[in-house]
Amino acid sequence: MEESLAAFAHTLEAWYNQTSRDLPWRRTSDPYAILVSETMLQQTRVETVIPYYERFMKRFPTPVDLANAETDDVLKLWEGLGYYRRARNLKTAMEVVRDRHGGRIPDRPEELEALPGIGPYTLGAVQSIAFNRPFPAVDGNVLRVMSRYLAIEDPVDLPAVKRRIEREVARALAEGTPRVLTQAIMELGALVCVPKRPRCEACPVAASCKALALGATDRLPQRLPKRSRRRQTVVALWITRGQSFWAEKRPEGGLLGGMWQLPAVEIDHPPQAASPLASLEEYARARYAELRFGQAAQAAAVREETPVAFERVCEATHAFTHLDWTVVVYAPLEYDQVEGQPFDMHASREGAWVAFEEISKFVWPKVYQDVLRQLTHEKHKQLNLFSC
DNA sequence: AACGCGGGGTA
DNA sequence: TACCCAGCGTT
Repeated sequence: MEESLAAFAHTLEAWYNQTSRDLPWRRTSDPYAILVSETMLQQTRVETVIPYYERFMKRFPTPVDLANAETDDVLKLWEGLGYYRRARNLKTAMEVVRDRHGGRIPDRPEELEALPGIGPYTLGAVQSIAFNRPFPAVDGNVLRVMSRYLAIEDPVDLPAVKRRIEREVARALAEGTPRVLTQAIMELGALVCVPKRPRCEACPVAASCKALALGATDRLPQRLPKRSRRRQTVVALWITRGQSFWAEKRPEGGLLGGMWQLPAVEIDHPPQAASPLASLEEYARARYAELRFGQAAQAAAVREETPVAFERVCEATHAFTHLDWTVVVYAPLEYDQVEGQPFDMHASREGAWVAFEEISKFVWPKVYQDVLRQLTHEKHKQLNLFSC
C-alpha cells in the first residue's frame, strides 16, 4: 500500500511535469497569487477564471492593494464570476493580513484557516502549492480521481469518505513534492479522469487504478441525490427619465449581495405570501406605488386611487444552482405625462437614476445585464455597455 | 447534515 | 435537461 501510493505520486508528478498546462498562477509561488487563483477557482472552471485572474492581479497586485480597495471596485472586477461572497471574504481576509500579519499571507495553518473564505480545500491548496507542505487539497477533481483510483463505492459527499480521501492524499504528498503532486492530481481530473467517459487510455496511473480493473469507472464517483431547484418569478420595473432609468442596490448579504438591479419583486412558486396578488401586473403596480408614494398603507391607498397601466417590455430567464428565475419587466405607461419632471423615489434601499452611458460603472448580475441589453439595444447597440 | 450561494460548459 | 466545476459559511 505504501509502495503503490509512492508509485502513484512519482508517476503522476512525472506525467504532470511533461504535460501540464501553462496557467498564469503556475508561473508564481507567491502565496497571495495562489490564494487569489484558488479562491476564483472555487466551483469555477479554469478557462473562465483566467481573464478574471489576470485583471485582478494587475489591479490588486498585493494583499495591501486589495485590503485598501473599495468593495464596489473589487465586485466590479468579480462581475460575472459568481459566488460574490468570495470577493468580499477575500478582501476582508486581506484587511486582516494587512492589520495583523504585516501585509504578508501567513504561512501557519491555524492563521491561514482563520481567514474568512479559507476552508479545508483552500488551506490545503495554499499550504501545498505556495509553501510546498504535505496538506491535502481535496476538490471535486480529487474526489473523482481518488474515488476511482481506490474504487470507493460510497458517495463522495459523505464526510467520512472525504476524510478518507484526504488521508490518502496526505500520505501520497508525503511521498512526493506537494506543490507538484497537488496540482498533478487536479490536472489529471481536469484533463484525463473527467466525469463522463474518462480517457483511461491516456492515464499515467491506469495500470494501478482499481475502478478501471473492476470496470467501474463509469459509475464512480457516487454522489448523493441533488435537491430540486426553487422557482421564482421576478417582476421588475423599467422606469425611465430621459436617458436614465431607476435602479437599486441589493442588500449586502444574501443572493447577489451588493449588486445593482431594476426595482423588483421576487415571487415564489407556489406563492409563499399570505395573500398573493392576482397578476404580475398587480405586483408591478404595487412595487411602483411603493416607489412613488412610500410604504404600506399609504401605498395601498394610492394604488387604489391612481391606477397606472403597465406594458410588458421584456423577459429573461436565469438558472442558479438552487433557483430558477423568470424575470418579467414592466414599464409604467403614463407617469411621464402625469409627472412632467423628476419625482422623488421613496426607495426602501439605496437607489439611483442610472444614465444609459453609465451602466458599466455599476455591478450587475448576469440576468440583469441581459435585461438591460434588451432594453437599451435599439439606441445603444453600438456601445459596449458592460465592459469596464 | 443540509442548505444558500452564480454562471457556464458539456453530453 | 442534468450534471458538474481547483468550495465556504451558516444553521
